Amino acid sequence: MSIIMEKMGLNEIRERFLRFFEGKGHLRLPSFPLVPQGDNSLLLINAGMAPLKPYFTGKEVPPSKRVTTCQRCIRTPDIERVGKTARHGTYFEMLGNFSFGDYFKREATAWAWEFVTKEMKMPVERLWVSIFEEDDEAAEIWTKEVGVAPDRIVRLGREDNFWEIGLGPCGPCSEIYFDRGEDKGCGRADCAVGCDCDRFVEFWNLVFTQFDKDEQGNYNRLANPNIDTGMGMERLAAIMQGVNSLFEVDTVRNIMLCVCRIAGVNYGDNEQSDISLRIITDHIRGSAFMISDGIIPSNEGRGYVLRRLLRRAARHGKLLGIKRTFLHEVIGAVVAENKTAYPELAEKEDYIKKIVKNEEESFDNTIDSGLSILHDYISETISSGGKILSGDKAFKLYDTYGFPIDLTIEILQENKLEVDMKGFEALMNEQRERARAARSDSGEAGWDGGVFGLLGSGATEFIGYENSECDSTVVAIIRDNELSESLNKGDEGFAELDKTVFYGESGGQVGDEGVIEFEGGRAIVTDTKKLAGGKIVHAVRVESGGLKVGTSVHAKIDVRKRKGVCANHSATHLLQKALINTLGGHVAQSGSYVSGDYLRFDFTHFSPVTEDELLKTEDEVNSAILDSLNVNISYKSIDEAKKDGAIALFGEKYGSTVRVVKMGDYSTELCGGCHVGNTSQIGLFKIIKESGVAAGIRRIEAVTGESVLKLLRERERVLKEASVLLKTSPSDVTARIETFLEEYKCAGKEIEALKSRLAGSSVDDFIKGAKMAGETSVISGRMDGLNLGGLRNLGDRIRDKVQNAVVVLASVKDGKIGFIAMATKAAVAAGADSGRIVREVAKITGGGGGGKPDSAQAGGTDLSKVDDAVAEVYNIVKEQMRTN
RNA sequence: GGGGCAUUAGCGCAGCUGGGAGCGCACCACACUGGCAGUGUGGGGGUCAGGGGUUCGAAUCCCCUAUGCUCCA
Repeated sequence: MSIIMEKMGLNEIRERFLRFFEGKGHLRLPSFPLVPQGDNSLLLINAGMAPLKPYFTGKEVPPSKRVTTCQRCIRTPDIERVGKTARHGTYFEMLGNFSFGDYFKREATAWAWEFVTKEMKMPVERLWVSIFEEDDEAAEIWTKEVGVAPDRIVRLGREDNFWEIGLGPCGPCSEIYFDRGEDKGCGRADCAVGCDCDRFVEFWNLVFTQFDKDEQGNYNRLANPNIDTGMGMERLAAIMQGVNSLFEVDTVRNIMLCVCRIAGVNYGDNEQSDISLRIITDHIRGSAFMISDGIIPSNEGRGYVLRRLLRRAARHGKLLGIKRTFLHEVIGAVVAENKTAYPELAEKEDYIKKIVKNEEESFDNTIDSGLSILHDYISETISSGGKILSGDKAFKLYDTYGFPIDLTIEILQENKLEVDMKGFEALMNEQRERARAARSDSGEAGWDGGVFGLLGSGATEFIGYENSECDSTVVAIIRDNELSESLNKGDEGFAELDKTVFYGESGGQVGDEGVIEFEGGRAIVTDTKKLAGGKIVHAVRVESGGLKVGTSVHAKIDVRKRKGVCANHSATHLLQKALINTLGGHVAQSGSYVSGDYLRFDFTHFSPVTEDELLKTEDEVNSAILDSLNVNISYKSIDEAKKDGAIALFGEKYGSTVRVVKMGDYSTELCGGCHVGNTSQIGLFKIIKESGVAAGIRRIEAVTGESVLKLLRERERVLKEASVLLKTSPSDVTARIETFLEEYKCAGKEIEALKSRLAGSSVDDFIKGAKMAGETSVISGRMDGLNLGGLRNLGDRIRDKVQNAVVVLASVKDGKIGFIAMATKAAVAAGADSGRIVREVAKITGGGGGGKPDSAQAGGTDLSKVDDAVAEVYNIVKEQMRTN
């Protein structure tokens, strides 16, 4: 059967969806970054609702009760399946409409149906709906109000149609399916909605969040239930375009075509190359967005997810026969297909290409070094007559050297060998188990809010930009991880005020310290934290009196510390700008720490910053300070700020207004932190260290103002001390050290030469003292002050003069005894073993030793026995040669 | 968060079960030489990543730290 549906491009479908829900009173928010903001339970955003969690839990107030988004997502659990089937992908976008305690089931279902049937014009006879088996309310609404035929509604169990993660908000859901036709199905008689085959495609999930699950496992009805829907955009597009998989959807296909062009193959030519094409296409899409959201390939966390995607893609490029690095070329296609919806992708195109190319090259290096190890393994295996490479070697190659297992297999096949895959898998599982076991005790997924969750929602009024003290009232107190009414003298805990001058740690700037005074007492504020919803919490220790909820207080920050923080924070902005000017536009902040004493700035850059570049940067920052630039702070919309050239950080949160910090015409940044009024207040800026944090990220540490003076004085003190010791002026210290070093080296050599001459002169004396054991001369003696090297030297010279000899020498140096023993070839043939001889001799002085038959050494401790030991050498040698 | 591997001369690396710190390239000197990395002889250059431990003795074995690579979560 054929159906007539309007063919629509993916970009158009997205726009139609968002506009449709805007028409229903929803606020359209842009896609949030892939990196979760203020949510440690998640590595990457994996669903449309994930970044909205704080709105659902009430931790933050949503900008509107109705929101609609198209959210980009990454899911990697079934990364191995990507490409092998046409369905799986790691990157996708999710369309959704959300209600935060506003509309509910009735509207959600009606609008979904309206969008699907009226807007997308899907034929009703192709649509199916599933509901949770106990949700009679949903059944009522679908049939009676929306008008779906009852025989088109399927009831499914908890597993399919009830949505919950751990504790907290949860509820039944309802899914909409599209029937792609009998010919696409498995053909089984019982094939129906919920079947695993390709016939019925689930494309829209409507979640009715109506319960709150408590610790006892009770489902308590929520007073204001929420709506959370998610529709896979690529799936919808595939339906609308009448194609079989996400890879045939227009925008995705165009990216794949780009890969095809580079590889010189066609999609559909053969199954193997199709798999590679799909993998590259999927992975490069995800990678481009991850990088644009500030993720950089690394060996842990999300950086590792990105690395894996890029390397798998690079590997499949090689399988397609592409000999050069090519992935960065595909980025162009990704940008072209997505830039209307995601203009930031185009802005960062060069940067993304650079990162991708860098990773491709480093993967090539890994492959090269892996290849040489593998070739060693292969020749070992062949020469030992084996046919199978052991699992642990294959695993080591993969685990330690990052060499892809499929590449190992391929190369082994060329050499008519195979891998013990069972052994490999076993080791792989062990590794997984180890990692899981280590992780089990930490990290609770879900809705956990920690101790501060007790405080409820709502932001604290912050008036500390302009003021250093204010009157306020205690709103809540936490003691011993519980809500409490009061803190007494000596107690430590957390206090929330209705308004405060204390800056809570955020954006890399440390929290303020200071005091809270109240009638009859005072409390020291040791730190201040800012929570996700904008609430500010003071860590306090009560010095005197008692602090109670409701108490009127006077809050005062440590102004001196704040001044240092302001100077360092403003200097950080100047530094970022100077680095961009010096190193290039690819420099982007990837972390920052601003305290009262110093500042630390991490940024993306591929090689160490050279001495010259550091000096240039430092000079530029200092000239901006000397230019006495006024620091201007304003509030404007994000678009307006960008137009003014503000540096937008990765993962910048989209809000209605942003705070713009502008320093003259030099630097403009979005920033919520504290700053000086004029750059001259920074005083002076000095870089103290440059180092690497991870591949592609450098770190600069610097100080400003008074701290520079402190540093200067410390350096001066060291230099002065050194010059006093060297009896010279500070300016001549290096020259002086050079002469000393030269003299020291000469003196050392002279000593060595003298010692050796001295020892040389006694060579003949030692030989004269030889006693014969059969044909062998046994020579022993003592020569104090020589180390083992000198002793050996002396021994060599004696040995050189006697054909058949055993030489044993002792030396006392630095309170310890050293022995060497050596035997000529002839002596060894006659049964002498230097190792055993020297061990016996050393034993007399309470030591031990060993070595080879022709040369050995030992040590001893009892200085009074040295001569006895030397005297005993002859007997020991004679005894040994007799018994042999 | 949990593993594996690496760190030795300016660079690339070897150094086995603990017992003389080496090779190649580069560098310096001298000699030879019409050749694409010219040849020969001699020479300089080391905190064996850092710290602790075991041992008569540690580049080598054990522990900690740092840096880099890599796998798993």
